[in-house]
Amino acid sequence: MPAVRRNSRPRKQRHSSTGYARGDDTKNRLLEIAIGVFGESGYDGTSTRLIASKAGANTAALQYYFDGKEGLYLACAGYLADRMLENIQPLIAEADKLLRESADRDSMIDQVCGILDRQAVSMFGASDAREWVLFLAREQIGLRPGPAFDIIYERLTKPTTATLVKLVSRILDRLDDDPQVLITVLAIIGQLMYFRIGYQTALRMLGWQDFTGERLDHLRSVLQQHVRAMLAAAPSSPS
Amino acid sequence: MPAVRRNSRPRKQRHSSTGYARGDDTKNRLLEIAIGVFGESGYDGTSTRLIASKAGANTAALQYYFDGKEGLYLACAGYLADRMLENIQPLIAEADKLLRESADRDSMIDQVCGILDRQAVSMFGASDAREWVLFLAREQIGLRPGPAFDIIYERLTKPTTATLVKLVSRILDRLDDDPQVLITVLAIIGQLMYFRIGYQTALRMLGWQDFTGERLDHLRSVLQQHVRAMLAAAPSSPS
DNA sequence: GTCTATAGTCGGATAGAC
DNA sequence: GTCTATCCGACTATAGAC
Repeated sequence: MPAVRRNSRPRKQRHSSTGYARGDDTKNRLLEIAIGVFGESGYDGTSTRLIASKAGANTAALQYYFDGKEGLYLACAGYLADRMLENIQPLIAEADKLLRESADRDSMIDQVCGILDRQAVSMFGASDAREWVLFLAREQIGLRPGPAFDIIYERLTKPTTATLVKLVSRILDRLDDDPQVLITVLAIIGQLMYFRIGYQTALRMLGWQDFTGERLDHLRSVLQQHVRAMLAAAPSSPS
Repeated sequence: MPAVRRNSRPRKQRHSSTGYARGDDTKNRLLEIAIGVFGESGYDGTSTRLIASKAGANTAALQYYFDGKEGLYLACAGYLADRMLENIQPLIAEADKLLRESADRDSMIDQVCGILDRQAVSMFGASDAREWVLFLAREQIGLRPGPAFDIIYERLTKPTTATLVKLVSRILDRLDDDPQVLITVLAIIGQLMYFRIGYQTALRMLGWQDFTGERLDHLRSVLQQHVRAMLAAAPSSPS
C-alpha cells in the first residue's frame, strides 16, 4: 500500500436541489465495479470491502441496495446479461430477418461469421467487456448450475445461441435439435472463448503482449476461416 | 452430513515394521484430494480444513508436508502437470516419430485428431480428470500469470502444444512460428476445452445429462470433423 | 509424524447516528 | 440514503503434547 488515499472517493454530487438520483447513481457504480472485481477474482476471491471502497461507498450501502454479497452477485449477472444482449441485439435481429426471408446459404454463413466477429471485437476491444467475459466464464465453469448461471443462461445464452442454432441448422441442412448442429455452434463459440479463458496461454504461445490492432485482426480472420471451414462440411451422414 | 463418520479415515498401514512410506502415503492422498477440491471450488473457495478432513488428516499435516495452502496448491499444479503429460506422452512420441520420418499429410492430420480425441476421452471419461481440467482452466483464466500457471505452462502446455504446432505447421505448410499455425492450434484446443469449461451451458443446450457413451462418441466425431475441416484449408495467403 | 487446541486475521453482516 | 463502529463466524497457521 504505497499512497495514503484519504478522502479520494469519486465525487458524486449532481443533484440540483432535490436528492435526485443520488441512490441510483451509487447503485449503478457499485454494480459496474462489482462485475469487474468479481470477473477478475471470482466470487470467493472478492471482498465486499474492496468493491465498496473502489466505488467510493461502504459495505453498508452494499447491504442496503443488494441485500448482501450474494444479492449483489446475482444483480451483476442480470445487469451483465442484459447489457451484453443489447450489444448483439442488432445482429440477432438481422439474422432473424435473413431467416424469415429464407436467404441463401452464403449470406447465412456470413451472418454467423459476423456475430462471432462482433463478439471477438467486444471481448478484446472494449474496456469493460474484458472482465465481463471472465465473469461469464467463471460462472459457467462450475460443476453445478448455481442461481447466477440460470440468469445468464436464460437471459443471454439462450436467446443468442437460439439464433445461431437456427442459422447453422439451415446452413448444414439439418434439424434445429440435431446434436451435430448444437455441437457445431458450441465449438464455434468455444473456439473464440478459449482465447479469453486461456488468455495467458494464448499470449505466451503467440509471444504477444495483448490482442490489439493487427494482431486482433489476424486472430479474427483466422477464426473466420475456421468457421467457414466447419460450416462448409458436406452434410454426409444424415443421422 | 448424514452419517457420523468417526474413525473412518482411509486406513493407511502397510508398513511392515519400519515406518515405511506412511508419510508419502498421506502426502499423496492429500495431493490428489486437493486437486479435486481446488478444481471444484477454486483456490479461494477451498478451505484447508475440508481438504484435510477429506484426506483423513488435519490441517497441521498440510502445513508439515506442503508448508501451507499456497505450497499445497503449487504442489498440485506440478503433480497434475506431470501426470497429464505422462498420459499423452505415448501420442506425443508417436507424433515426433511421424515428424522425423516426414510422414504424409494425411497421417499427420490423423495424428492431430488422435491427440485431440485422447484428450476428449480422458477429459470426460476418467473419474479424476474431470476436476483436473477444471484446475487447469481456473489457473489459466487469471488475468495475471501466477506461479502455478508458470509450472503448468512449462511442464505441460509447452511440451504438448510444441508437438501439435509442429504437426500443424507441416500440415498447413507454414513456419513453426506463423501466427496462423499457433492460432489454429489454440482454436483446436479451445474447441474441446469449452465443452468442459462451459460444461453446464453445453449440457443444457444439448438437453443431455452428461457426456458418456454414445453422446460422447457423437461429440468426438463432430469435433474431429471440425479439425479436419480446419486443417484442410488451402494455404491461400502465404503471409 | 501426527494430532488437538488455539492464536491471530479477515470478511460479511448489523446497529444506530446523522 | 449514507456513514462509522462493531460483532461474529470462518479461515490459515502455529504451538506443543504424544
